[in-house]
Amino acid sequence: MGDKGRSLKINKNMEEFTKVEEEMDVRRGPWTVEEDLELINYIASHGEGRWNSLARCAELKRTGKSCRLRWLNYLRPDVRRGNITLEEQLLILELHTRWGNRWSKIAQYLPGRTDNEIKNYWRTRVQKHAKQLKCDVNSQQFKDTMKYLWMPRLVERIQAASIGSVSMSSCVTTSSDQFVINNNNTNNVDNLALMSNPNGYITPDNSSVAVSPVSDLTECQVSSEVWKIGQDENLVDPKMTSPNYMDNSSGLLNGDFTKMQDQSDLNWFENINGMVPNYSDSFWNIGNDEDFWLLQQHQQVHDNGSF
DNA sequence: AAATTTGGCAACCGCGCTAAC
DNA sequence: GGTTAGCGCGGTTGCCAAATT
Repeated sequence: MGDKGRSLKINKNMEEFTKVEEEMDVRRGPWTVEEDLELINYIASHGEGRWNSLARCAELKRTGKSCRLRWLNYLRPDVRRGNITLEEQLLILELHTRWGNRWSKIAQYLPGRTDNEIKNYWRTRVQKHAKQLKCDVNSQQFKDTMKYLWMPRLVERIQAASIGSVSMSSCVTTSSDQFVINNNNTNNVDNLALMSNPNGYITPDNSSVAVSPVSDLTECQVSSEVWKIGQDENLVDPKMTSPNYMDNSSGLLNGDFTKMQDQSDLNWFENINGMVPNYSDSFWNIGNDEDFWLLQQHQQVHDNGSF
C-alpha cells in the first residue's frame, strides 16, 4: 500500500493502524548512532534508492521514508552543516522572493544545504524578523524591507568582509577546490548599492546614495546595471554545472535585487563564498541593534507611503 | 536555583505526482 | 484505465537546550 492509501487508513482508523505499526515494530523518533551506522553501511555497499526495500533489507525498523529523510538530510556525506553564511542568506532571500516556499528548488542552488535546513532557517530567522516588524512575511512591506534593506545590507557585509580578507583586484587560484576570482569587472565593488542614506532613511531606487558608515565604500557609484536573476526558467540546472557555477563577472553587487539573469549571475555568490570566512549569524544578524533600527526606519518610510 | 518561555532543528505527516504492473 | 508502490515536497510537530523570569 502506498503512502496515500496508508494515510487513508490512518484517517479511518488511527488506533488500528498504530497497532499494526507496533506489531511491525516500526521505530519512530530520533535516530540512534547504531541505526545511522547501519544505514550508512548499507548504502555504502548497496547504494541508495528503493527506500522501502532498503529499510527492510537493512533490517532497520524504520519506514523507507524515514530512512530516506535521515540519509538526505543528515547522513549524506555532502551535507553541509553549520551556520548559514551571509552569502547563503542572501541567496535564500533572493530565491525566495522569486519562488516562494519552494525549498527544494532553492536548496538546489545552495550546495550541501537541504530543503529542510533552508525551510527551518526561513521559519526561525526570517519569519521572526517579520514578526518583530509586525508584518506578515508574505506582505509587500516585508518584501520591500528585504529587497531594499536587508539584502543590500548583506551585500555590504559581505563586501566589507571580503575586502578585509582578500584583495579584490585579482585573485586567481589553481586548485580545483578553490574559487577563481578574476575581477576584471570592478563593478562588483563599484556596483554595491547601499540603500540607506546618512539619515537612515531608505531610498528604493538605485540613484546615488550615501553609504552607511559600516563599510568604507563612500566613493562607490551605484551602477545602472541591475542585479539580474531574470527569467525563472532560464536558470541552468545547478546539477548540470560545475560547483563553480557562480561567475564573478555579472556585477551583482548593485542595488536592484529583483532580477537575476541566469546561472552566471548565481556564480557570483559562490565566488564570494570562496573569498570570505563563514560568518555565523552573530557576525551579522538582522536582529542586532543597528540593523533592527534600520529596519524600523524602513518601516516608518513604508508606513508613510514613500514606496 | 527553579520554573517557564523561547528558539532551533530533526523528524514526521499528508498530499500529489509518476511509473510500473 | 485502475491500482499500487515509490518518491519528493511543503507543512507541522515535538524535543531539547538556552534564555528569561
